[in-house]
Amino acid sequence: MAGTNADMSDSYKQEIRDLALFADMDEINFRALMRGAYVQNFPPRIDLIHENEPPDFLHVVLSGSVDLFAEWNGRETSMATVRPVSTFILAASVRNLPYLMSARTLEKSRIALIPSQDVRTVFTVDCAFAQAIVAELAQCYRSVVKNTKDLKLRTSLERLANYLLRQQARTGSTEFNLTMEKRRLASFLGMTPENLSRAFRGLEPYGVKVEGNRIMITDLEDLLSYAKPNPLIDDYSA
Amino acid sequence: MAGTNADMSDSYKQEIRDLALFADMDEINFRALMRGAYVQNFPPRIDLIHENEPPDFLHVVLSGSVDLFAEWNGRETSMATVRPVSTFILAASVRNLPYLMSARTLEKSRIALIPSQDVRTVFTVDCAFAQAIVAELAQCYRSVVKNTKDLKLRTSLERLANYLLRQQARTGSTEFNLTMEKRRLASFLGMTPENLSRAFRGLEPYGVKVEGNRIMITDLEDLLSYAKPNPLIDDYSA
DNA sequence: CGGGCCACTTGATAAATGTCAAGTGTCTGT
DNA sequence: ACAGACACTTGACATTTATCAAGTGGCCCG
Repeated sequence: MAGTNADMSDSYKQEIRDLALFADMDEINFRALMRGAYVQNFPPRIDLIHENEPPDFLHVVLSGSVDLFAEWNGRETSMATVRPVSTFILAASVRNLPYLMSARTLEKSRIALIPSQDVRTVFTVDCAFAQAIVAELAQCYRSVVKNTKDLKLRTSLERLANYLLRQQARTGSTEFNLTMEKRRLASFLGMTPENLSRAFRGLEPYGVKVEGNRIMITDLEDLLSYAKPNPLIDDYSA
Repeated sequence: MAGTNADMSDSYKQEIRDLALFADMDEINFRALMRGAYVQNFPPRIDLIHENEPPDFLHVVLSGSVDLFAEWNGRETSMATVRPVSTFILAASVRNLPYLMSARTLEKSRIALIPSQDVRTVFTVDCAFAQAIVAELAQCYRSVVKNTKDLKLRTSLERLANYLLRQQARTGSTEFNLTMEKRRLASFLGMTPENLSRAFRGLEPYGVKVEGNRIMITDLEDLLSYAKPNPLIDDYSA
């Protein structure tokens, strides 16, 4: 395990406290949670947790980014990217069941670790915390359902087109940089890197220009009419 | 809307009360929930809800079975089957966000409908109920994650093989009947009916015999070594 | 009994996706 | 500056999966 242990500074605590998950809970209970928690700095590409391990800690990404991925039979797929400030593996923590996914840092990252046991203890006594967990889990559940719909209802070209449109909506610009390596994007979208390359070229006729990491949507209307984005799949805020 | 409205009988109430979701909540609050609830009988193949509708009711399947499915761009895919006694669309209900999936009865079914507004109201005052919702949502979330891993990490033949093994484990027998039409199974597994037919024949060399709806696993070891089931994908209880 | 519906199957073919191998370019660290 | 590593691309090819069309068989209903 790499990284340097550090006492939880007040500024970190405040960052965590500001998360919807912790914002409404009782101060006493929040302090109890923080008592056993600590912050670590990790270099890029460090494994944080591995699937099938018991959920010792609830993780909070304070800075950097984390890849959630899964393996089976020698194959590996990227499931999601966690960006600041948010938590991951909440479901495993509250149910005290083994992780279903592994996690590794993508870049230099600061992660807070909160003992799962404390999370479970506090959540049985703090109603506001339990309610916040409900909201968070419902949100997570809906995100995965959307992802499943994306995978089952669309071809890889359509998935890429809609992914680009989501990025366009997020940045508010028709020109942006990819936020992850293409190989990871390919894995996230459920295809091979070779196919992603071809898919990018396959979108050229619909007004997508690619220069390295930079994406330029030159004909938004055209791309929209091909991709047919749908809030029930592509709107990650609802 | 088909089906006959019916007052909630005490035996139905007890069935619902026995669900883990409602078992620990305060009796007063449970009664408040039941006050606005009612039970309806539905014939087969009736649409209960449609994606994008506001979540008016939390549904509880008391008998029969319900198909959850999703549509996009003229395509449709089966997402899950809900069997008694359990609830569906809990996440939409508690977040008060539109359904991500549609639901239709597969057979004659008895469904209890609990106003979502009451669920949200009660869950803010009943800590035990909030905790039960957490447990339920965490479970649902993990199921969908497993399903995503199944889809992204396995070929259709492997998905079918593992599906059969899960049925084998559930029934405790190497001989069983499929619990749904093959066309729905195909959709659930993310393939076409034609391909499912071919996949069944593709599993013959691994000791799978098919006669109509009846499946016979004649060489469990062989099938296991091909399918390589994994608790982190196939064990729906954990 | 017979007709028609429908799920399922099968074969031929097409499209989508993955694999393998080679090549380009960038970046990094010596 | 240079070597090596590595992400990405490209082309040829294999595999997987979907589509289309036709056929089988069961089942319901007149």
